[in-house]
Amino acid sequence: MKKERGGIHQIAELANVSIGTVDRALHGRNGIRESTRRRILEIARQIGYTPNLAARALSTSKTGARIGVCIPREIRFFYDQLWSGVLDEARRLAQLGVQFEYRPVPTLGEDDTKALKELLKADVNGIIVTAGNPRGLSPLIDEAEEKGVRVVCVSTDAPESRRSSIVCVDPWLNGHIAGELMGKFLPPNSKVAVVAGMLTALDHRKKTDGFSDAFPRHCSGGEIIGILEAHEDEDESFQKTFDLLGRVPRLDGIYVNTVNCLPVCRALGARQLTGKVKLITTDLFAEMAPYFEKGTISASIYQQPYRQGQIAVRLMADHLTSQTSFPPTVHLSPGVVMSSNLQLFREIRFSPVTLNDAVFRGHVLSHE
Amino acid sequence: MKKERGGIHQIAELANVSIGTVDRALHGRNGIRESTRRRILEIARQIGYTPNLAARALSTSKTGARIGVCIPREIRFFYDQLWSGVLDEARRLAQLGVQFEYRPVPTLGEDDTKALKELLKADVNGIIVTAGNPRGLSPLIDEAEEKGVRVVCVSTDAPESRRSSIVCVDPWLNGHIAGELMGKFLPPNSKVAVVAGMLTALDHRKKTDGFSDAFPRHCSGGEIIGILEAHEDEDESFQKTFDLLGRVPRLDGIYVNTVNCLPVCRALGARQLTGKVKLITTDLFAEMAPYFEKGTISASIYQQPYRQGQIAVRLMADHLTSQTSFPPTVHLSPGVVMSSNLQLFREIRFSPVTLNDAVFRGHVLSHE
DNA sequence: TATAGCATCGTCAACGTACACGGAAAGCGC
DNA sequence: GCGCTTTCCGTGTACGTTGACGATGCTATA
Repeated sequence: MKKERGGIHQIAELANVSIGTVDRALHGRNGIRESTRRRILEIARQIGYTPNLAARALSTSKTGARIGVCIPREIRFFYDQLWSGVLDEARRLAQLGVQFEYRPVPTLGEDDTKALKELLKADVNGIIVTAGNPRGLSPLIDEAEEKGVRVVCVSTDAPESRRSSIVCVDPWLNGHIAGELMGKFLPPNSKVAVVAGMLTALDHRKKTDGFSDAFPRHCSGGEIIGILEAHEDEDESFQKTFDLLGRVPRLDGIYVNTVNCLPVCRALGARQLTGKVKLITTDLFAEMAPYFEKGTISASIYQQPYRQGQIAVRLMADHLTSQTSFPPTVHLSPGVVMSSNLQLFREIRFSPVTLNDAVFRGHVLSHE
Repeated sequence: MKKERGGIHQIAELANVSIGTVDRALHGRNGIRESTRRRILEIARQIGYTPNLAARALSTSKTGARIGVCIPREIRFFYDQLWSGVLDEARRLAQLGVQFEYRPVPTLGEDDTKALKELLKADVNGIIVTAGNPRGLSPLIDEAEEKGVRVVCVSTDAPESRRSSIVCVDPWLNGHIAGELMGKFLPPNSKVAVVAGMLTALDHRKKTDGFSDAFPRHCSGGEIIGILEAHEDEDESFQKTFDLLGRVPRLDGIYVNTVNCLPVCRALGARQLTGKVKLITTDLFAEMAPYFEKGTISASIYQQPYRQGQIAVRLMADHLTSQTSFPPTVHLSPGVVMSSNLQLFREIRFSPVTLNDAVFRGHVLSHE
């Protein structure tokens, strides 16, 4: 009486060959007759064979899949949460034999071509990257894909490249939601302004466009009376906002589409307009909390950095371990943060120090 | 020259014992002297030993972790998405040797004590359950936990029981966000009403309470002029809403607490009040889409069923495979659905049939 | 003193896959 | 016919962990 076995052994029995032959057939190695291969593949298909990942990881514990990661190192704003998502997921996969190769860059777009070249030399099977400067990166991405190294962009896209997938919150939609919210918060014929980072940055442009499209739809007679470009500079943001509030007597709302919203909050405070002017911001970090509670910030559009990192890693790992095909895009729905749900977000629950501690000890509780 | 080995073997060498003894020490089994155990644990700590999950899954692939699932079978409203999240995650874990035992119930709370008893007899190590009737379920849950079978509630809680964790959107917060949104949508001194399912259901009560707390905070002079109880009945919902709209000449907003919001939409249409009365609903399903586009529904509070299922399974699997401790609660932040982001949600992207197909073929793209 | 019983520890065979190695058969040139 | 290569396939071992089984030494009881 033979033992009941599963997997590759079962196929071997049914085909009257050895497991070695089955292995060759399944992995397209040579050293096997074409007719034999077809016969084995047919049997595998019939019994619905799926490889046991645990066994595979165990047997190739030195030569498993390798995933390269290239994400800005900047802490506090967005990217630390992105890292958390990546690292959390990486930790799980590490136990399955998936290896990770980290090449962080100092800030978005800084030296990322160099980092990507290093990753390619490090012989990775897949790359996860925030495409800071798409122009410089695209040829490298194409080169990687050419070699069979799949590339997934996260948070920031390189749309001209042949990357396998992109995980992000669509910036146009981001602005569009802000515009819809603003339109619904304000009565008809309201006047609003937009504070952008740099209008040369594609993301900021698209957010502004989305807002400009949505706001008039949801606020009849509503008008965008100005778009300020603050160049991510604290003083410039404050001064330009302060001046605007002086010039325009009856401004009803401001949409800040960069992470740099604190100077705007302070300008509103200085003009005694807290709560009078509806403020919608982008992203979330701990220092914003008091402004939610005071009513300075009405809502913020949250880009789910943790989940972006998580999903990017999952997509890549799924593909490398089970040949899953990539969806061309994964557009997450941004969250809407208000004072009610503020406390549920990772950025508020954990201080940066606690966060890193928690991540590396594996005790992260918040799934937001 | 001895072979270089990792993991449990390395500990065994360093401690001058066999791998069997190391195994006993690490897993708290008996048949080992206390001093030996401490010595081994100390060595394991020093070399930073982490068990190889792949090897563990492989070795216990016949008798590995078993997770029982008891969730309503009802399709379309919420639970099909919850199932998707559970099944997606289960499929990944199946490759790691984790087994699943499904005992769906027809509707929430129907025969769930029976299903739970079956699961306990089926010799599972963990149970994921929607606690429809907490009173009947609590003793069973306590009994399970007593036996070392961990129980995680999902979506609906059994707060009196000793379940290990609960994954849900806090119903009070759910209502609170609706209240904050409504307060911000409407001008001061507005009058609103609440349409609830059954006020006897704890969840609906809490949602109503949360709304009642938040709305006046964000709408000065705002007033809740009525709470309708519609008992999840279509005709009753329509008629009561229709009557209310006739009685109250200047109603500014309605918050629908239950998934059953279509009759309310129709009543607003019949009274020609589409868009005039701000409507905030709960949950999301395909038939709601046109009402977003027409402006009947201003926003809906989305409970993230897919993620609830996903997270519940992950929590349980993490605990069973790596001894991770349970967080007492996982409170997700509900999503805010408006016309801008409507198309990003699973419920709108996939028709029910397509959905099930996609799930079982492993081609689900949306991560919302 | 013999022996059963217990506490403590070692040994070994799985689990499913990957890969190196070796062997058989067939083809080739001399 | 001999030695060689090439094609095709079987065998064995390793990966790290688990659990069944066996071995050893010690103590208590007859």
